[in-house]
Amino acid sequence: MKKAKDENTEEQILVAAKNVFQTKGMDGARMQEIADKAGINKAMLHYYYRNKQLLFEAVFKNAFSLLAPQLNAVLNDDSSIEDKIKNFTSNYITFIVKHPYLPNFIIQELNRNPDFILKMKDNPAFPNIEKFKIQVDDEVAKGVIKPISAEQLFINIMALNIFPFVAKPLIMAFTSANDKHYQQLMEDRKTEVANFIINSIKNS
Amino acid sequence: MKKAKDENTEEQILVAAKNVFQTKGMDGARMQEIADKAGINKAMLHYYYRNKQLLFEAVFKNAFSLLAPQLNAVLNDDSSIEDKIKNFTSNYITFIVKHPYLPNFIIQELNRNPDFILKMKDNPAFPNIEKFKIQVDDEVAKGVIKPISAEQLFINIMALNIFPFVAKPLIMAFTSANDKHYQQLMEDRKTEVANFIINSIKNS
DNA sequence: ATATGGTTTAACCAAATGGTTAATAACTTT
DNA sequence: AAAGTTATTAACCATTTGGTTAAACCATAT
Repeated sequence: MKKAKDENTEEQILVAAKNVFQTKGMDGARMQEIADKAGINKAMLHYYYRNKQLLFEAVFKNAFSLLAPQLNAVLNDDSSIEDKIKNFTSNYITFIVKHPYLPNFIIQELNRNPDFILKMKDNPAFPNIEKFKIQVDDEVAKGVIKPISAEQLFINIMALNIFPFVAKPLIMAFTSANDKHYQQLMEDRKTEVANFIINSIKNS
Repeated sequence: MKKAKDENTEEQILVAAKNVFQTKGMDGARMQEIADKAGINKAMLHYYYRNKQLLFEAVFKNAFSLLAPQLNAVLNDDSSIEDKIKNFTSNYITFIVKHPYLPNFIIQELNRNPDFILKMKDNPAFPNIEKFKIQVDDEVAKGVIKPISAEQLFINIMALNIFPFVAKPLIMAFTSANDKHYQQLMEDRKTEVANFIINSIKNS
C-alpha cells in the first residue's frame, strides 16, 4: 500500500511543524528546522503543504480544534453553572498540562493577525456564548447566583484558568517559584479557582 | 548645542522601535521598518544601539519599567487589601487602554526567552510578593478575608485584570463583540472585577 | 578658516531563508 | 516487466535581512 508512507510523512511533518510553530511562533519558525525535526527534505514541506503560511494554518487549526471543545464545556454543557465551573476548572488545568504551549500559541498568533479568527468561525464547533447567556440570566433571575452578565462571568472563568499558563514566566518570577513550586500552584488551582469563582457569585 | 540632535535621534529610534517591536515581536520586527518609522538611515540604528538584540532589550526594559510600578501598587502599597484591589483594578484598566500592546508584548517575549526576566530582577523596583504575603496572612488571621494564599490571590488579581487585554481577539470572537462593545466590556470591568474579587474573599 | 569630533548617509556584503526545479526512487497498475 | 504515477532528494535561486564601511556632513573650538 502506497498510502501508508504518504500519510506517515504528512503526519510527521505536521507533528514537527506543531512543535516548531508552537514554541517559536510563525515569524520565529524556520522551514529548515521543521524539515530536520521531521527527518525529511525541505522540499517535502512544500510538496505537502505548498508554503509556510498554509503549513502554519494547518497547525493553527489543529491547535484551535483542541482548545474549542474545552471552552464549549462551559458554554454548551447542560449541568448547572456551579457544576460547570467545577468541572471545567479541573479538566482545563489537566488538559493544559498536556499541551503547555497551546494557549500561548493561539493568543500570540491571533494578536499578530486578528483576522485569522474569522477562518475559525466557519467551524460549527466554534464556541458561542448564546446558550450560556440564557442559562446565566436564568440562574440570576431565580436567585441561584448573584447578578452578573454572562460575558463578564465567561471572561473571568477564562482569565482565571488560562492566564496562569500564558504568564508562567512572570508568575514564576514574582512568586520566586521554581518549576516544582509552580506546578504545585497550578495543581492547587484545580479546586482553588472553582471555589474562588463560586464564592463570588453564589447566593447564600 | 550638538547634543540636542543626538538625543532627539536616539529617542526617535526608541519610539519607532517600541512601535514595531511591540506590534510584531522580536522575530517579526525588521530593522528597515524601524529606520523608516524613525525617518533615518538603517546604519543609525547600529550607531546608537549596536545591533537588533540590544535595541530590542532597550525597548523591553522600557516596557517592563512601565508595568512594574502598576503591579507594585498591589504588592507594596499600605492600604487594606480591599482598597488595593479596588484601586488597582480601576487604575490598571485605565493604564492599559493607554498602552494596549504592552502586556501582550511582555508575555510573548518572556515566553520566547524565559531567561530574559533574570535581567529584570536586578532592578530594585522589580515586583516582589513578600510584603503582600504578610498582609494577606495577617488579614486572614484577623478574619477580615477568607483563607487564601497570597500567591493564589495575586495570580487571580493579575489574571482577571490582564487576561482580557491579552486575549482580546478571542474574547471579541466568542462574545461576538465589535470594538465598541469590547471597549464597553472593559470599561465595565473597572468596577466589576474588584467586586468579583472582593465578593469572593471578604468575610461577612 | 580650518582642524576636530561626533553624526549621517549611500553603497555594499555575507548569511539566511522561503521557495523551485529537474532528476531519481519507489511503488501501482496494466 | 513496462508504463505510469507518486514520493523524495540534491542542487539551485531570488530575495530579504542584519550588519559594515568609507566617505560626506556639520557644528564647534582653536
